[in-house]
Amino acid sequence: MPRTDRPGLSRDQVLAAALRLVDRDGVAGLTMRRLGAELGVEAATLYYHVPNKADVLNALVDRAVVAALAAAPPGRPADWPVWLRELAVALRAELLRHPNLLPLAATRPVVAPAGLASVERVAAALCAAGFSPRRALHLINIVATTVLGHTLAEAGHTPGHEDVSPDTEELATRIDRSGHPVLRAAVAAGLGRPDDDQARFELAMDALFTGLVARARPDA
Amino acid sequence: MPRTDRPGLSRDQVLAAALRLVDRDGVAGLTMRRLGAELGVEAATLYYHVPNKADVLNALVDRAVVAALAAAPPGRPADWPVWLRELAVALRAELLRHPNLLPLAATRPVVAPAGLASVERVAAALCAAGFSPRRALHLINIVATTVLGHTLAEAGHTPGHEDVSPDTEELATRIDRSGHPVLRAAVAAGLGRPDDDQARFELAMDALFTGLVARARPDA
DNA sequence: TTGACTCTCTAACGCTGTTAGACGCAGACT
DNA sequence: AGTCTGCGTCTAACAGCGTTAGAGAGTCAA
Repeated sequence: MPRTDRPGLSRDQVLAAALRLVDRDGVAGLTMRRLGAELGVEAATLYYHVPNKADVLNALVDRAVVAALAAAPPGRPADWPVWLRELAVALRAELLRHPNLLPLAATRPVVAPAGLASVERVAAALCAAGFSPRRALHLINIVATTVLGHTLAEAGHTPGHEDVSPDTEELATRIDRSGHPVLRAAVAAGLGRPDDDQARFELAMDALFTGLVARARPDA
Repeated sequence: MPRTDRPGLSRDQVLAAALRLVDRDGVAGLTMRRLGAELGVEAATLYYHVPNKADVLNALVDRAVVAALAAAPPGRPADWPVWLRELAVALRAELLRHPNLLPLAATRPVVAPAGLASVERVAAALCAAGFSPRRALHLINIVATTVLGHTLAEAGHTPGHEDVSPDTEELATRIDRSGHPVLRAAVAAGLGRPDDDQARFELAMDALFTGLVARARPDA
């Protein structure tokens, strides 16, 4: 059963299909056999275009991180806080475009090798603002880690997260019955509602950047 | 071949063995068959004491989170920042005791059901300091998420993380060759060295709490 | 026509989580 | 003493996983 209609698969097609599968069914739904089926091909065939599954996952994360950092505004050294914060917001937005990929991204080194150039660019801008290279990278790492942590937490209680993590509503009712007055009051006040994640993220960013600016003054 | 020597397994023994296995071999090393072997029992036997593997993992995370929050100091309402920060430090220390468990903890809802009581306790203390319940839980979530994010990043590049994430040293030399001057300077200045994670975490906490305090003043 | 190269296939290996059903042992009841 | 009940464990098996080996089409060049 030859495939005369297609000129042959490519690594990019495999990765694209893999991302499609992850977006649709989650990381657990990505299987070499399913990935093959998605491309009209047997599972073993994939190994001609890709060394193994781990490489596929790594590549997906790599691409996502690069895309996220590429979305960064150019960045003038003056007023680095507003610019760095814009980067954080862009990073969050980009990461949330593929929520199912987040658990993967979080358990790998924060900066994928392919993203080094992007990091260098951001770091250089911070250095131009007066930070030492080490300090600049600390800042980048802090912001990236914080964004990743919050994004991960947000995506954790969105649909399709395979395991039976109780959805927000069920958790809310359970809290309601559990006789914890403060928790109950917080839920009644809107905790856990859809826009609550956004609000909390912004609060965290406000605090983080307020603190960063305050601490940057004395010792640059 | 009866087991006259042991009065029968218990769920707790299974969980303890599971944690032992995860600490030793990572999450990927935890297999029902291996878990059985660790207890001198066949894999199928485990299903008499435990519903399935997912439940084991959930229970492990639950316990870790509870232990971490239990390590929190009692917390007097006055000077909540130092106290909340102590909690953050304790949380980090506790989470780092089982680094291999972190990827699991990070992809689950931040607060495990069993830990609700602990959360309530912390939240109540914050409310006594003048925060609204919702605000108090936002604060807790922010601190917990930030700590988890940073801890996860730290544990990400510690040994035994199964996949081939380049270790720090190899990454450093790769950076050195890659012609990115700022990155190179940062590595030369000590970025990535063992105590660098700790330094970055403390910097992040300093900034976060400075900002939280500053923002708490106006609107409590 | 022959040869090499590219791409895909079938078949299989050892591993995984999980279920069904049988077996032996303990204690309680008759 | 005999019988029954239930607990704890076993063996055997299922479908699915990632991965490899080797065969076999198809295309292009000499």
